[in-house]
Amino acid sequence: MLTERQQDTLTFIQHYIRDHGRSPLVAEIADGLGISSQGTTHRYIQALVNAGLLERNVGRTRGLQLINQHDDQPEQPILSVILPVMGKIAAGRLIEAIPDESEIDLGDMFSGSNRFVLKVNGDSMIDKAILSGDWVVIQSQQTARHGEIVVALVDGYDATLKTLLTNDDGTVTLMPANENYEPVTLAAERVSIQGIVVGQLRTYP
Amino acid sequence: MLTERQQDTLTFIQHYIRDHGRSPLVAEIADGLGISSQGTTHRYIQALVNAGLLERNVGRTRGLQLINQHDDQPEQPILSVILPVMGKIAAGRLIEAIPDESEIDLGDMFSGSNRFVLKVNGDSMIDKAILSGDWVVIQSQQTARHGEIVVALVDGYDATLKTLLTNDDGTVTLMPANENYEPVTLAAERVSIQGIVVGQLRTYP
DNA sequence: GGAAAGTGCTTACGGAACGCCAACAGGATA
DNA sequence: TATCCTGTTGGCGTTCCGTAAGCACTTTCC
Repeated sequence: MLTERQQDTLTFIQHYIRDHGRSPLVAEIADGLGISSQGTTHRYIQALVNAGLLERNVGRTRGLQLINQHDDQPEQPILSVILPVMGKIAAGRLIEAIPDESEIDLGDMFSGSNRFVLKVNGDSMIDKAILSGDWVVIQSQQTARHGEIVVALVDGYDATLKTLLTNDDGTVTLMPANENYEPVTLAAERVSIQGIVVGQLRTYP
Repeated sequence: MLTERQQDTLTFIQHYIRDHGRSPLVAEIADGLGISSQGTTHRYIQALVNAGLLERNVGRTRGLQLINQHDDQPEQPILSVILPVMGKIAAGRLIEAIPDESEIDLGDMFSGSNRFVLKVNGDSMIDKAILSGDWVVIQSQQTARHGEIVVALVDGYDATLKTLLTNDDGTVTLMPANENYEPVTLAAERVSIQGIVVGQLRTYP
């Protein structure tokens, strides 16, 4: 039976390997556990090795290896893409750690009921930093508030991605974010909201 | 298990072959890794050959050859956040279905080994549609190619997100994407690449 | 109260990882 | 043939990292 700190150690190692693809240094484990002694940390590692939960390539840097404990498990479909967060990057400073946020879960960020993804075609939202080829995550809903970026159908046709502005006189304005396009003001009845933008994704080749 | 520099070496060779269509000289690898010793470089190459990742035509110039070996890893598909894709949205049309793509997997898009996430602070990449508050996914690596967006340390300090331009005279230029900032040209040795941007995420409140 | 277990710290040692340099060998080239 | 280019090998040093041992403090339980 593992002690509390032994369990912490194992958990940390598992997360580290999952996030970084290689095993941590003893010093990194110590840091992750919030203790400053590599010696103590090493004792925990040794306990895990003795318990048959870890394997060690003696003498090698980053030589730890997880033992697959029970791979007969039905592999539950975890919906989470977890990426480690290193910190904030800014001009003029080193990368700054973000307190209380060591990883981000794309599932948390973008998943949800009634959501779907659209691929953006065209540059009408370029001033809002949405480029052609980007993906936008849409929360499917029929209403939207002033200032939200919406997918809108005009007269049941003409689907566009625009910023929605609601005017006092009952009309709405669909405002592109590109000076080469003109805003369009229409009676609210003619505009059918399909959903609002809740996220945006881009990959680089 | 590869050490960090062995991994760097392999990555450099892969990129070099992809870019130039032939394998690099030992001296070129050394240069790419930022070390001046061909002997040290050769040791890394030897390690990769021993690991079965490279093949060598002994005695021949540019005799390195990559071994294709991605059949030994069953590639655990644990990580998947799947969102349905409705289609393309464009000005002037209904939402257009995208053939052969009914859903997208955020795991496929953004996961990978040696990746992490940074929160962007500041508007220096605004013309590349990366805003303050966005998240960028960084592929951790020590080398980058001309035109890639990189996380770079200047003189071991001053971490920035910039477009990397490699000049013919051995210097590199860190180019911000904001006309209010000035590009900086430096000797390549002073610039330490931390990784390249492979993705970008944004959520809307 | 005292033993045992759990947790933490410091110090020390040896090897791994990494880097440099010099020297040599063999193919390529003039 | 002589020279240059490139790959290869070995030695040396520095720094980083894993391992181990000893000491101290707290909690738990008999």
